[in-house]
Amino acid sequence: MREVATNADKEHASRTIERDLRRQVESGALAVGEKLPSERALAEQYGVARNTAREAIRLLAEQGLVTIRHGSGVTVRGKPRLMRFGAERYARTLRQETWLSPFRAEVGRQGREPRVDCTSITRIAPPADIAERLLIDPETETVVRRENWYYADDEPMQVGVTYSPWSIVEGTPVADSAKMGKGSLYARFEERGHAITTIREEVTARMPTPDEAKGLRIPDAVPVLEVTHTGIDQDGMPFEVTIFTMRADYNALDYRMPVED
Amino acid sequence: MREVATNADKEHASRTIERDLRRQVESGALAVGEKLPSERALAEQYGVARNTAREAIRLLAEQGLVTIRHGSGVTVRGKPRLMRFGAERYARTLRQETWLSPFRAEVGRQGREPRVDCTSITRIAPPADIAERLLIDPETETVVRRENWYYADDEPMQVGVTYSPWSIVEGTPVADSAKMGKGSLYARFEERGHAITTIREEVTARMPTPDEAKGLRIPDAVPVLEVTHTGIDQDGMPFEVTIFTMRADYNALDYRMPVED
DNA sequence: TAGTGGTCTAGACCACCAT
DNA sequence: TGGTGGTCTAGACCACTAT
Repeated sequence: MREVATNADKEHASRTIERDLRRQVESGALAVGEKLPSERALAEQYGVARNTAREAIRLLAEQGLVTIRHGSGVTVRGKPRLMRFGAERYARTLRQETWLSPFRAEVGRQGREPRVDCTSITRIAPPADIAERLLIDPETETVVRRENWYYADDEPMQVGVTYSPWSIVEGTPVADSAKMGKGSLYARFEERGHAITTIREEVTARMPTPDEAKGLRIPDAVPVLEVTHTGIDQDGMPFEVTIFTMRADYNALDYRMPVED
Repeated sequence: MREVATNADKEHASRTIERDLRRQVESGALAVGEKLPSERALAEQYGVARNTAREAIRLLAEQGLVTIRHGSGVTVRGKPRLMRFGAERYARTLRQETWLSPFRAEVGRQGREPRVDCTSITRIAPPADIAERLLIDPETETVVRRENWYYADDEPMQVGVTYSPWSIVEGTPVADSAKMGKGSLYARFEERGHAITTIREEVTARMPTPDEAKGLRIPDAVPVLEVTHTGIDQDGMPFEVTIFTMRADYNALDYRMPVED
């Protein structure tokens, strides 16, 4: 009857399997955490080669619907709990406590155990983009680089890399101690005459590098949010830049700001 | 000599090919826009099956390094130009002009031609998350939904879906006209007694849905930024919510705000 | 050790693109 | 039309996980 054989007639076997599985997930027939049939079982069930069943599962993983674990199977991925971070992170009322409070508070609110590790403190020549934001000369000035890792229940959530001019942090715990003491980072800056008054946050997103995916244990199909935060003092001078890299499925940003004329 | 055979000895062939190609891209031996050898050529060159060469290319595409075009080959992907958007989008000085100015200005700055299409205006019951942000009862109140598509040189950049209570926009061009007139959207709201004074922006990122990938022509390995924007008036009342979805490789957000105590 | 996913082979045919 | 990527087969062996 048909003059032209259309693609609608012959759907690819891998797409058929993908669609069937997706429907089972969406209908709840396959609950979150439940195991999908093995590649070999699917291949036999649909009468296809194992690679074809495998392709169907790869497509689902690419869309973030399932988690593949080598040696133990494929399970339905659940929607994660979201942590929200806004500008109140830097408010003076929180500055009295540890500067990590917003993270700890948010994690604690979810009944999980927060942890922050300072993994390295080094003195280096500033990368060009950092020097630009700190308004310093990368040829003549150096910065201190602090790397912090943020965990919830030992699951890595974020990495924060802070850069600050050596001329500002020299002799303070910022420059050489993993422990910041009471009042923490922004209190130390304030003691040196830099009270955080304005923040600038530049936000973008991308897929994680292979190293980030490994370090943050990021599953397939999950991008990272990259936030470049600049702390600016009462005189309009930037005194620290922190680049946060965080799993986009676990984190969201929530800003509230006045509209200027 | 070795007691235990380690994996270091036998790297997977697909990873070897992937690494070789990546190095050629990073060193510039394969320039942006240049074609990679075909799958068949790589297979012969490395003495492997075509599927193995294919897997290497799939890995590169997954990381966003190359673009695959069915029937015409695989080319090195270039880094795109970034557009930056901040809160000045809503400033009164811009409100005198069209509300699309920041987009048009940013695109124009890059020597490209901006275009905005309003593709649909409907009156609906508000989705739960929208009703929540507008502080309205989803059972009894309705909203107007406006969908806008933003282009640069006919390339789709963003989608913005605006929701506003019917009680506010009834009888205005917001409710039934693709053309907004002079001063545009926020001027219309101001005429109805709602001057935009505060904005709230909630930001997250995710991989695009298949529909979004098609509509926004998003290549593999590129996530989307999702910005939920709420406009709040002089009395602290929210009067519109817009959900922007944008390619993360083309767009960045740039916020500057005071730190409150 | 049994069962799972990870990689690979050596073919085959189809769909798309440029010439 | 020739060359490209897209899908598929029917096997094989390796690496990982759980028991």
